[in-house]
Amino acid sequence: MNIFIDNKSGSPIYDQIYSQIKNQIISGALKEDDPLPSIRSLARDLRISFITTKRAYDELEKEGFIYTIPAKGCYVAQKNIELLREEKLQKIEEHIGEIVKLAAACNLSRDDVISMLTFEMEE
Amino acid sequence: MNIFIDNKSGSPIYDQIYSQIKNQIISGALKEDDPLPSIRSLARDLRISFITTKRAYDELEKEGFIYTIPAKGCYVAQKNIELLREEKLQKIEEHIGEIVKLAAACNLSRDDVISMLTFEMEE
DNA sequence: ATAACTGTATATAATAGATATATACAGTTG
DNA sequence: CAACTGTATATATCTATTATATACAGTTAT
Repeated sequence: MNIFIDNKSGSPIYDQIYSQIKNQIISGALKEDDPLPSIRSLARDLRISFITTKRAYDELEKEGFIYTIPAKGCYVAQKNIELLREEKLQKIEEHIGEIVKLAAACNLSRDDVISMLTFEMEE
Repeated sequence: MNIFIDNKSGSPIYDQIYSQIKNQIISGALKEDDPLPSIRSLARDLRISFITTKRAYDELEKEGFIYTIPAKGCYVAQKNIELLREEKLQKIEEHIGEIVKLAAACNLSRDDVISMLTFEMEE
């Protein structure tokens, strides 16, 4: 498990940990039920407080990427791909909702929006 | 010029002023070159600092809704409707850009997105 | 010209939210 | 029981947002 903290990066430590582990899960470098380093050992490695690693793990758990067994450890959860897909579909729907509102205020028809969409998708 | 400040509203005072004036311009209640109340008299009416009313006016000016003549006053600007339309079109394009990225990551085709869009627009 | 108004610029106070932490706790394992 | 696991609560620090006061400079009407 390689995690690099970049202090110049602007984004908070917990977020860097969160993203890097998430990416390793998505890319397949970490597989279902693989154990993650304990929040304390990872914190020791990175020389930060374990509360910060816990926060990263909390985020990962809230989003369904890992599961926790108290007093034992944290593990990669199943069906991440489905979960990610659902997440993205929901975001698409939110964007569409916004577009519908804006299009109405602009007097744009469905076809107008579709042609904008088609134009964007051809690149 | 009627402006109401709602302290329970959560949104900051300068933003409430900004939105209400913007809405009055959009609705046509305020017309091109109409004078706005001076930042100081409005502040007096609302019993707040004139710095706060200035901030609201600054926002309105930055977005092109009003123009200012120093030492004279602030006035409703022209071509707001075109400007608003451009703004909204740009926002639509941004949303479309996001959708394109998300759709690619989900393996959604152009037609899939269109049918989602069509579904949403029929309500 | 001067009093009363306009907007401007700079500096500052107050608050809230985000970030990172320490410490004390409770369960698991060998 | 020693050494590990994650949990819960409280706290410190910092930053961005919000609102402000004060001093300044131009315009207008008397």
